[in-house]
Amino acid sequence: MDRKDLLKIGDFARLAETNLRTLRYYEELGLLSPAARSAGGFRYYRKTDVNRLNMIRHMQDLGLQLEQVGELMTSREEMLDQEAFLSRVRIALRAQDSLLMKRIGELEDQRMRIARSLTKVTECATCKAKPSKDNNYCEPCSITGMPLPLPISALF
Amino acid sequence: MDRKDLLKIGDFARLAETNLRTLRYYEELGLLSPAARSAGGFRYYRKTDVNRLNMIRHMQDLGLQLEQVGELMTSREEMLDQEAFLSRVRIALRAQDSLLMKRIGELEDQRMRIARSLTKVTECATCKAKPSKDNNYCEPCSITGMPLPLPISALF
DNA sequence: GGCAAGTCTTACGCGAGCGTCAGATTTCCT
DNA sequence: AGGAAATCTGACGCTCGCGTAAGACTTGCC
Repeated sequence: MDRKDLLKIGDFARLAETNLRTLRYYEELGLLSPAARSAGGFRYYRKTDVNRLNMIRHMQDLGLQLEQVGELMTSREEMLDQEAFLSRVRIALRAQDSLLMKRIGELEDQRMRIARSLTKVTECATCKAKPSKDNNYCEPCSITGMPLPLPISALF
Repeated sequence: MDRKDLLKIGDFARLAETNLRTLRYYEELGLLSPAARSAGGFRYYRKTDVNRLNMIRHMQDLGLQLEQVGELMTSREEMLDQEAFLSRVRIALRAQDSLLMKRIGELEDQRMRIARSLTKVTECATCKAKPSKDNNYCEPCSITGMPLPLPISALF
């Protein structure tokens, strides 16, 4: 608890390879508070607080949002039952994994649609029909019959 | 061009299954402008404009942003050379596909890290050591030696 | 005690695609 | 002509993790 061991925010930021805004923001969210404050209001951090910051980073690397990171960390500190805490961690991680799978699935769907569109571009390439301004380029394609503008009608 | 064929924004929105704000926003972006305005400023849409709106939706479904959708659509209307236009479409789609692959890769990385964390939770579950408030819960794990708080030290 | 460097709080900006008021105006129907 | 319903133009809000600037204050060194 010696003041010698404490770092001001700038030095701590350099040590932790981050910046002042991030540290103050994390304090605001209750993620990482300085060990002490000077009479003038300066923040003082412990060197070991770098570990806590790294925890935050690691959890961010799992795709968790800072709010969820905060929930886990505070539940760790408040919780009496360690089993219950670890259970929460598992639940949070599995939920996050589900979310990631869902998002990946959506992106894969988009890729499939792009692939289909790319093949259709080839078909469209030989089309000589021209779109018309009169109806906002919205007439059906004369070849595919699809209700989309020419010559891009078959694309999407 | 008969006024009979034109719809006010509310009716058009119902027909197109969207809402007023979206239509006005698309006009603002230059994506979809009404065919006419009344003297009082009311927007009047053609029924065929639904097709254009659907194009926008389809391109959104590829993960493209509205700005890029707008670029493609305006380039289609401005471009004299149809080949050049289709070439642009191909380029845009391939670029989008690359972007999607990149994002998917990032998400997969996150999933891998989650999987690793979940296995480590099991190891952590038997740990009886308790974290300490004194140093912001930041002491290294006594088992793994990693510089992270107990008992979550092995997780991330 | 004086000065530079560091730090403080407060608060707006950003991006994307709208949601959601508020207050004024227009249209349409009777 | 009168009134309800629809529409108009702003303009701010929302999310998320900070970036950045302004203006005041603190700290530490000579």
